[in-house]
Amino acid sequence: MDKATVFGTVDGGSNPSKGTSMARMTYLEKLRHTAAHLLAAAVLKLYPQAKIAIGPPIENGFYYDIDFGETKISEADLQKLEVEMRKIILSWKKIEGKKVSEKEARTLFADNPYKLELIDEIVHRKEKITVYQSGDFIDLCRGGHVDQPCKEVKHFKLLKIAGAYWRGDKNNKMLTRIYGTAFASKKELEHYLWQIEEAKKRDHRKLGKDLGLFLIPEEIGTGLIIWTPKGATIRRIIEDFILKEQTKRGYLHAYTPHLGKKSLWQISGHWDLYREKMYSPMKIDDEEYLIKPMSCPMHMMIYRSKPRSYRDLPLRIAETATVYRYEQTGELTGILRVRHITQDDAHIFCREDQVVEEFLSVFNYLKYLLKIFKIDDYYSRLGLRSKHEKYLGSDDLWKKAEFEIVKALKKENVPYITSEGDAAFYGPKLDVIIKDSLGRKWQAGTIQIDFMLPERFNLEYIDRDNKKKRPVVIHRAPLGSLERFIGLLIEHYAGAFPVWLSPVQIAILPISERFTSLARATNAYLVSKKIRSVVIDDGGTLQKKIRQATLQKIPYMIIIGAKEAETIKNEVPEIISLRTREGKDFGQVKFYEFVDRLISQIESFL
RNA sequence: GCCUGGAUAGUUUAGUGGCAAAACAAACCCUUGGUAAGGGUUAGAGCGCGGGUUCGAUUCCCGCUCCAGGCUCCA
Repeated sequence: MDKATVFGTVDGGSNPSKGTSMARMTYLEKLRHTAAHLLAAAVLKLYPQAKIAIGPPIENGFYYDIDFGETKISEADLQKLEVEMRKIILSWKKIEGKKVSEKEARTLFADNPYKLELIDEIVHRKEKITVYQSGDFIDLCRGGHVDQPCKEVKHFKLLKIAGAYWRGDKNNKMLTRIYGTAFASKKELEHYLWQIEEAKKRDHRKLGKDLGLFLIPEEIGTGLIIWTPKGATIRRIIEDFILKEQTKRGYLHAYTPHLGKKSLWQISGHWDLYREKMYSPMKIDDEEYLIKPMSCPMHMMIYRSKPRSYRDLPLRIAETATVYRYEQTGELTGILRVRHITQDDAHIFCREDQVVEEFLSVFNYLKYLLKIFKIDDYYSRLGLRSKHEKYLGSDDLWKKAEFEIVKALKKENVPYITSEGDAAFYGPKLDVIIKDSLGRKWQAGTIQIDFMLPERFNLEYIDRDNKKKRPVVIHRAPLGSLERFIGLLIEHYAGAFPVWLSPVQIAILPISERFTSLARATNAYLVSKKIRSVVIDDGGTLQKKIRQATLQKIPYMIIIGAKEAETIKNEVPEIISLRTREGKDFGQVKFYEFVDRLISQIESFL
């Protein structure tokens, strides 16, 4: 989740540097902010011992984080809270803010350690302390509310309960977060709830099962997936496609092992900085080996295998490689977050003067890919260092890398947001963020500039002046990982893949068993043309076969019966009946013309 | 890993402290059909795993595994 854009809105006074200012808050945000106060008021009424922490509006609603002490809250309690909220709101004619002194504030919230901590910070930042009151509920708050709560806060609903660490830090106490949403009208609220239900229908996990694309068998292990034949087909098409596109762009392809000596990752720095993501070493012939969490060191070996000249650069080494990372059980999600990740990886070794150009060409390639897959709802995030975490390399190198990326982005006028703390440990990076059906944001493509690994692996090239110089490495995976990307594609297309990606492109439906052999001959012809076609021949009615093919989201159905059989020539009908999964009936069409059209459709990625 | 829920035929779901139910899918039979489910018959789970309470547990309790939504983290 992206810290800077999603939850960084107004949050009861805690984090104004990232927050939306009061003046910039939209009406909906104000409404939801007031609803969050209302929720807190209801909580305190029903659970007087509870300590309320923070309650901001968010993208689709609001939440409030609450410390309930020993009391356990479950979703069954939401109903009661909602009833209480509706009771309380009647008395909230207005919501009034006022400035208070530090001392007053500390007295007001004397029994609430969370508010006291917030007050400490406000005081530390030398800002004014404000509180907002409506009815007998008063909260530490920077403001941003509707004018007449009792009239305006009507259409709300509490949605779910979750745990959330205080201040987002896992070393802190876990609070209970209650999520809700609020809208200005009943209609909008209902529409939103309906949308959530609709979104569940395009959930890649449901579609993956219904369409037979992949399995996540408990027997194999959590986070480990199997691509079943249909899903494997989609993956293979994408792999073939990117292989071709990369070749066009001057990439060379390699294969590297899934294991390597531990010392390799000690050199790269992963062992020091990335260890908690790596699986425990295994002993082979008295030597410790690791399963690779990334392929970079392997590709460094390729670069280092012989002396390089400035004329050799840029050297672009690509590999669609599966890497293995330890992800916490709680964060695994379908195929969007797994423990083996197949990256459309490559490392570009270039001279410093080539970095900007290479970066831009990777970024353009990335944009081209997203266009081919018809993904337009995405944004870019520039990940920079935060002050707190561990990083390799000197300040100078970092500044230089950041400077180069920003320069490249500015040159292309690329829209992006900046996010501190989202850098790789060896350099700044640009990520592409795509939303899933539920609006959750996922990092897909990534381009990372790296001044560190060339240093650690002592990579060199001989420059024009016959002096040894250090190349720069650009790590890039424009799709991110095939697992995540295909998961997102499943949701993006709601399982109805465009023809070029459909695991099955055509279903041939014989009207009765008498036409089975003709259907098979037609199928054989299509298969010979490299079209993925199947015969549905289970003895049912035509209607049933159409239903089956439609539910499997097969783009085209060819219907073959007596009328078509009359047009047989060279064992194949010259006229077929054609319909689509959307229900469009083309009636009778010329078979060979259809095949030609289909092939050109596939070639145009449609 | 943490918080809150959940786990019943291949799938979707019902249900109960006393022999576990249905639909779809499957197999077989009848039907041989023209644009989203023709009809019938049969088989299929002992209720995620392990303990406990009980005369008796799928149902109640405890632990574990896995799943979902969040948090943290990330491609």
